[in-house]
Amino acid sequence: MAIANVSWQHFREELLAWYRPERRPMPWKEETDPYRIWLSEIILQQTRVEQGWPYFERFVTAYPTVTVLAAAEDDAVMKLWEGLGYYSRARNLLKAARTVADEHGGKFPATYAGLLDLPGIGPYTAAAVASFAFGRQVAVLDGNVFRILARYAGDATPTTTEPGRKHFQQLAERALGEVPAARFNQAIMDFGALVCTPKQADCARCPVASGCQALAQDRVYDLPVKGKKTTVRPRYFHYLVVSDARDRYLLEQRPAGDIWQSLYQFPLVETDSVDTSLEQLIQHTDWPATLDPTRLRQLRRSGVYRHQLSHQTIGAVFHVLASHGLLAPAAPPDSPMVVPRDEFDRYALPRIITRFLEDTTLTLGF
DNA sequence: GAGGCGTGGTA
DNA sequence: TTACCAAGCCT
Repeated sequence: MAIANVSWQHFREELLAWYRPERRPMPWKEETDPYRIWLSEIILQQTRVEQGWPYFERFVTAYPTVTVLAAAEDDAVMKLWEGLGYYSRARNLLKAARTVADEHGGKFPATYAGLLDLPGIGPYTAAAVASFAFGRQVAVLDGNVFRILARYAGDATPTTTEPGRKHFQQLAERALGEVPAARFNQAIMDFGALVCTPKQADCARCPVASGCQALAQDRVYDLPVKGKKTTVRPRYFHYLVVSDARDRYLLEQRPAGDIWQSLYQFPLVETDSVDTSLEQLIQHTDWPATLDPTRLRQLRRSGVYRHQLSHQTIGAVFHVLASHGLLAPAAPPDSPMVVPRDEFDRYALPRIITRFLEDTTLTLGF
């Protein structure tokens, strides 16, 4: 539990004195347009600033307003999101934009509760947009804030449970007090990224070190306390890179209920081994019904591409096959589409496939 | 409430 | 190589 003698007034005053907005300049800082703030916050969910920044620039260029975004094609938005991960964010981004355009007259809700109702907006994002865009007096609670508050207060309450989350939300509101929430929220997240970092925290230059319980008790790296980590499941993907004489390839869209939902891929046979032979793949239930093995010639079998997700490890092998005669288009989504190589850039692909394509661009095509 | 959901950087 | 983790949300 929180220690009674923790001074939140000292904390907030020193934090704001430390903070200078130019310390980490970002295109969405000092911004008041709710659309841009919302867009940046969705992009930055579980994502480093450096990784999300170019995506933010691309999105505001392609879709300068929420109304323009609402009118976009699903596949175009997914393509722009390609490589950023957590693709449900892109799907919810479009859903929320359409809700704002269709049901709110193109204006974002100006309250925490109203924002929370939009798909893809949870407690953190609702607090961020409410404070940054609308000046609401609410404290954000993200990974930085958990870590900073737990350390400053010497608080070992687990952050991963619902009671723990509510406990730290209360601490955050107490820390915020009556100072301007937008500035406080920006400051505490910059502070977590630059000073009170997970590893190698810069306690020597910390403006609130004198009041930090974790530092006093030498428990900086014991806090915050988190729950048990998720187990990683191994999976083996065998992609069928089938092309015909016109350099057209089979592509299919991934279904709901699995990773990379609504992204595209080569026809996939999933097995329990990385060593599965082409003969075994042909016998597998995943083998595409419309693909006649007798009309295929094996050109190449790639090495193993390994891809680490937060909860799965993918080992992928690309089986490069040539079709005698032209591939026949059939009706998606039941059967794969036939797509010319130079039209791949219309479709969002998982990173493991773009990596393969980067390796083989010059050797494919014949 | 626990687990699913990406990708890249770092130690 | 492995493990952690980064401006979380949804089911």
